[in-house]
Amino acid sequence: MAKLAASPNPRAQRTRQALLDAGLDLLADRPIDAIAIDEVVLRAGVAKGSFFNHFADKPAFADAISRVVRAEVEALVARVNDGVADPLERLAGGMIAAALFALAQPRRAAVLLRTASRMTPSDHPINRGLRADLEAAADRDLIDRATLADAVDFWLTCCQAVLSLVVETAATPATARSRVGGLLRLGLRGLGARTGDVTRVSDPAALDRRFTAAAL
Amino acid sequence: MAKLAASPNPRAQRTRQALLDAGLDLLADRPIDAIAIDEVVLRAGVAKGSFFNHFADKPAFADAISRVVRAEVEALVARVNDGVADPLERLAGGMIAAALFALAQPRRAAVLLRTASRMTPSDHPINRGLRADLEAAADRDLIDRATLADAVDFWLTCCQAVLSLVVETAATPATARSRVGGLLRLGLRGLGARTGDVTRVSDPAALDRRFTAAAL
DNA sequence: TGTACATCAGTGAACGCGCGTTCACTGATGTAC
DNA sequence: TGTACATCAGTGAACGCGCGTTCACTGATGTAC
Repeated sequence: MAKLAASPNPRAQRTRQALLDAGLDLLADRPIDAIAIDEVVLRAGVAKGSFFNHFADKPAFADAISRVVRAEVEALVARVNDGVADPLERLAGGMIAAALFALAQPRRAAVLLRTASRMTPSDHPINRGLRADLEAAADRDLIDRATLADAVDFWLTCCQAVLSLVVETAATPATARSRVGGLLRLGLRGLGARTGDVTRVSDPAALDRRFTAAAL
Repeated sequence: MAKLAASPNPRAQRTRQALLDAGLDLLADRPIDAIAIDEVVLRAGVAKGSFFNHFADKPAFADAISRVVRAEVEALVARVNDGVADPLERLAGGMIAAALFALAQPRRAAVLLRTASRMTPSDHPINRGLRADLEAAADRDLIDRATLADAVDFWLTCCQAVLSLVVETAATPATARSRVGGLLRLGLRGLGARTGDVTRVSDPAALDRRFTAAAL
């Protein structure tokens, strides 16, 4: 019947949050269709009826969860790139954020992999930032303008690969950093970045610095 | 109760094939959990009981379908690369095969995207071929040996991106070819291929030749 | 070639339970005076 | 500060149907002689 999403009532907010948390946790292991609402409310410690006070139906619930994780990564990308001006460093930031998210929140990352549509439309906010960084890089001749048309999909794919690899191999922070280093080299070189820039950005020490800076 | 998969009986084979075809078609639009066995048998023109003559249960059915599509792409990759010796051309062949499959069998490709685990384990047959090609390329100094460790995941990811892009944008053959050209340039350059080689392999005319050769 | 029998695949009604959704009711929170 | 009332969120029993799985039976195919 209702959507209490926008209710100012703190009790409602607590219930809603408990439901989302439970769903988040369950979705890390199974697709939405394999999860019963009974399981969700049991884990949330809430009556079944409450579920429908907060979400119109099951798909709406799945949508809400998906939005939560997406917002989390977007926030992390923004944080990792906060104060970073160099376009190549910003591109690297996206990949670093993917690895950090997979390391810090492997279960949320699994939810992301499960619910994110295979390829986000390129006019989505998260991609507009990426596009801007790529344009900026091309403007400054840091990457090859000729291949710009496919660069958004290419880079997004590389970042998704990092997320996927770190989650599925349950990588340690050290190996995750090394995977990022490798994929960064391959990716930046693919974009046409100069060898010096590639080395500089994907240098292990430089990466370490960004990883620890973002972890604060 | 039984698995008639290996039965020599032609009638059994026809029934089994009808079930697989129906499942293939339905899985192009919806995940397996959203498909009722009633729908499958209805579309296959077969009684519900027959389903369980051929498949132990629903998951086994999904598995069988997944294996069918995977086998199809693997066969296509083999065909596209048949008689091709140059390692870079063979790498390109994988990407070309992905595009061809998405163009010729968009619904099967959608099934592949839906059922393929996010990242195939690197010792899977399809990846052993890829690994061999990458090793060969490195041996001949066609790509950078230093980044070989991440090259398999990188290239697989690029090929998946092509499949995904062609399917989801319902690309025409012309635009599909151009996407392959773009991603090939980005991908090969990423692997460290020389500019001359990248241009040669991703040249539109050369691509056209391979596309039409494989279509025969 | 024909008849009897065995095996094998197909059939569809029946079962039963899991699960999404509803709803009348209860208890808590907020507001008016 | 206290009392009466309105609103709002939570509750859990009940509903009902969709769907996976079973099974006794039928018809077709294959084999023996």
